[in-house]
Amino acid sequence: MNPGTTKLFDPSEVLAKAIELFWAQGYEATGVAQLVDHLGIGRQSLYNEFGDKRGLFVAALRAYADVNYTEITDVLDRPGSPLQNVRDLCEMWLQMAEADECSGCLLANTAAEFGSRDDEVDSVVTSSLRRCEDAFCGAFQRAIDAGELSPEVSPRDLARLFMSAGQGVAILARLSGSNAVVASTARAILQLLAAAK
Amino acid sequence: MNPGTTKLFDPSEVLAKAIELFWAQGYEATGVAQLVDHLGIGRQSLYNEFGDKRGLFVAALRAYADVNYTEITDVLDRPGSPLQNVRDLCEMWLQMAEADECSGCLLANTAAEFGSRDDEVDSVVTSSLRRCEDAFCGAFQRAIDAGELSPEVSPRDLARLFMSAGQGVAILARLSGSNAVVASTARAILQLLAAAK
DNA sequence: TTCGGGCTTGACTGATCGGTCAAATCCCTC
DNA sequence: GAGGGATTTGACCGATCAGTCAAGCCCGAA
Repeated sequence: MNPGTTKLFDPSEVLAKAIELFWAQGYEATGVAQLVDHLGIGRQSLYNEFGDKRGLFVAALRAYADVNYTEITDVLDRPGSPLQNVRDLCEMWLQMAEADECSGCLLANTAAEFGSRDDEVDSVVTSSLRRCEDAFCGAFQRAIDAGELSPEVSPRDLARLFMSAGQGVAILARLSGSNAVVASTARAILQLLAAAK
Repeated sequence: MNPGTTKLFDPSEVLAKAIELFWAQGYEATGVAQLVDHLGIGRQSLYNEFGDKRGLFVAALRAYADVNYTEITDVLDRPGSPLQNVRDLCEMWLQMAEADECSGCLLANTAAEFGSRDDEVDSVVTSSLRRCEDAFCGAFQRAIDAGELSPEVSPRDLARLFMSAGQGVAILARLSGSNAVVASTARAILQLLAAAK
């Protein structure tokens, strides 16, 4: 509120709020004035802390990517049946899609909006998705080792299919009346997976 | 060039060029000045023909959705093995991803950028995707009827999985170095499908 | 107690945004 | 051949854009 020498906001909370806005509206459609409103900080504070609008976006994207990765690995790296972990994760996503306001996934939205036009953004998205892919790949490898999955299948290919389907679902979930699509996708891929024992 | 009573441009050609721009850059990031440049028509001609920027976008989106649907059904509705048609379509997509400048899919980009915020855009995207889903569903039903696929699987669920994976691949294809992901996804889903005979 | 650096606030800037206006031009109709 | 509707052109508009400036404020160091 009052000016002074001590920062009056928590940068990580500000980032969380920035994520909300960019997630719902995208980068270009979100104005600095709107950000200032929603973040609850002064305009100059924003520029002091993050440099410019793009800097804020990249910081928010990085923060999002981190929690996203943690959410995934928390489930995938649980002890017990690796395949069950994958199923649990799908179930979790399903419930999020049903509960949420269907914003999909900020990484997917960003990939769609930026493509590879901005090197730094491209690198954040690409590396984050790659880490998730690796987590899936590890889970499938463990499933093969545990005899839950045929050694015929390539864990890397399978991981990439899950990433593709996941990103696709995230995109489709932004549209109206998409719950059935999400559920069907999860059902189909898990059924095919069960058949590949 | 010169003013007069006869239109000096072909609206469908203009739409094709608009598709290029919106596809590569998205809606918000594409300015009217840039559109005027790239379309090769006067600013006022654009407004006369399409109303405003959003009108041009919706028209371009509709045109894109039409050719997209035609491309898919042309392959899926061929006589012969329904499952082979699906494989052929995947192969076609794979080659497009390798050849193209990786723009992904305008429908996917639009879903990501607009969400369900604009009713008309949402409706165009949703109905277009639904028609494609129906085409896939029909193909899988025929595959089941022909004994190429186990009657255990739901053709609707499978169609939705293909749509999700397709949209996901379209998103990922916009990022740098994504060819391997596209290829892996196609390989994995076709292998799982083969196992579900 | 004074000084200085970091913070906040709100007014401000030039550029660009989408969109409009009016004049000039042409063809078709009457 | 005169009139009128349609089209192109380029100048123009207010609004909004991202980003900056300067003044006021507070705290810690000297």
